[in-house]
Amino acid sequence: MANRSCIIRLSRYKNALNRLKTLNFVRVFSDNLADAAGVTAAQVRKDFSLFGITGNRRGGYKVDELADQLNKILGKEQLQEFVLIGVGNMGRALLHYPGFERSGISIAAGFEIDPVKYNPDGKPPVLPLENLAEFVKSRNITLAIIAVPDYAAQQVLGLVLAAGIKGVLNFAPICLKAPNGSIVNNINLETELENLIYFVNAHENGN
Amino acid sequence: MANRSCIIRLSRYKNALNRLKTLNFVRVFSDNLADAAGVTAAQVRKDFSLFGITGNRRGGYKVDELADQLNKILGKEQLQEFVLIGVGNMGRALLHYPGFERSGISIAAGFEIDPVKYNPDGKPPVLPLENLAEFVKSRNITLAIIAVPDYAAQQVLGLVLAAGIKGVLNFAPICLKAPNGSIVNNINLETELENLIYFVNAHENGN
DNA sequence: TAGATTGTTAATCGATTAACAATC
DNA sequence: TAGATTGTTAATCGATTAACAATC
Repeated sequence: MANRSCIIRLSRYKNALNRLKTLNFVRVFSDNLADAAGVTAAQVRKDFSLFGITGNRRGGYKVDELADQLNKILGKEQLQEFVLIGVGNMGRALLHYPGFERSGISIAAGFEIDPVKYNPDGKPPVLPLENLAEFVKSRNITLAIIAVPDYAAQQVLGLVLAAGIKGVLNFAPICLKAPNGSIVNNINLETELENLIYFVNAHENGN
Repeated sequence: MANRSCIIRLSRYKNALNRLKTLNFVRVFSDNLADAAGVTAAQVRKDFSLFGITGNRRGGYKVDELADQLNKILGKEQLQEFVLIGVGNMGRALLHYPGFERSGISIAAGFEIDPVKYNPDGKPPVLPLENLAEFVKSRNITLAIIAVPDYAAQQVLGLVLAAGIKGVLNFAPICLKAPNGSIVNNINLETELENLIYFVNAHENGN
């Protein structure tokens, strides 16, 4: 039903609403949210109608109610626990990323093959990869972030899914495909930069 | 003409071709590339035709030639130099990300407001933010990565564009809009995770 | 009531896919 | 030549936008 772009817009509306909340706004119009998210007002109302979110024909939407409904859709009602596989350069940054805590996301632990990186008393702890399945099951965790080198990514994905993980965000520079029953999203830094380079060049050449 | 999705597919084709090259493949069919990139063969041929890339009606495409043409489109022919603004948690990881060097991308320097983080002799060096404009001009750099806290991002974008930067990849958790004449792409970790959470839940509920 | 905004339907737009003549 | 694959056109599909009746 809803596609990736739609859900990304929902996140943007939610972020805009949080700012309005701190400013004590009570009501908001589709037009305002459209401006904040860089889309059209029709798009905003269409997105809401997809999820059965309704407002008031004259008075727009109540900020509090709308925020609650979007938060529910995006899973912000409960703490979302992730495990992180690969505590290298990028993994370490994610393990200590301060933005997660503020937004109801928690990395329960990092996992590594390299014993030098073990740190069972860290916050979050870094544990041996072989403990992953047990940890994930005992804590009922279904989400993972993969940040291992490219050559290890495919194999790690197998381990992670075998451990019972349902959703993966992959930072390894290789496009992982999601087998049946799982969701895998890829963030490829090199690809993002190539994209930027292309459009800067295209722009310079007057397209 | 070409949109973001199209260019991202081009990056994938290019990555697949690099692997084929190491395996000494000489020719490749649209069908093979389609499998590698997870799209249809018609999509591959359509993408190529957008850029005037042609093959052989019977023998597919020559791996070397095709790789050269894609590399040219994606700016892989020369070293692409970036500056990085914000050497915090995420910035530090990007500053030392080993994947960049391998792919013709170089971070020329990091810039910071916090003097504690200055490190003029580092590789790459970390310099005072006030030196940004001078550095960028003397080195003719047009690309930047922003990795500062949310409250600083908008102001930093202003500085960066004033310094002559044309393309920005933004990691700050706030959606920056590109003023005329510039390109700004956003990577929002929280949004990516919310997206994953939504689709995992939707999947579990049988959609 | 008059005016403004929603919710939804229909129209538009653009991207993907199918199909097939051209041709190596 | 016969067979296979491209390059491109036309058909399909889906997402965005415009428009407007419903209604607060």
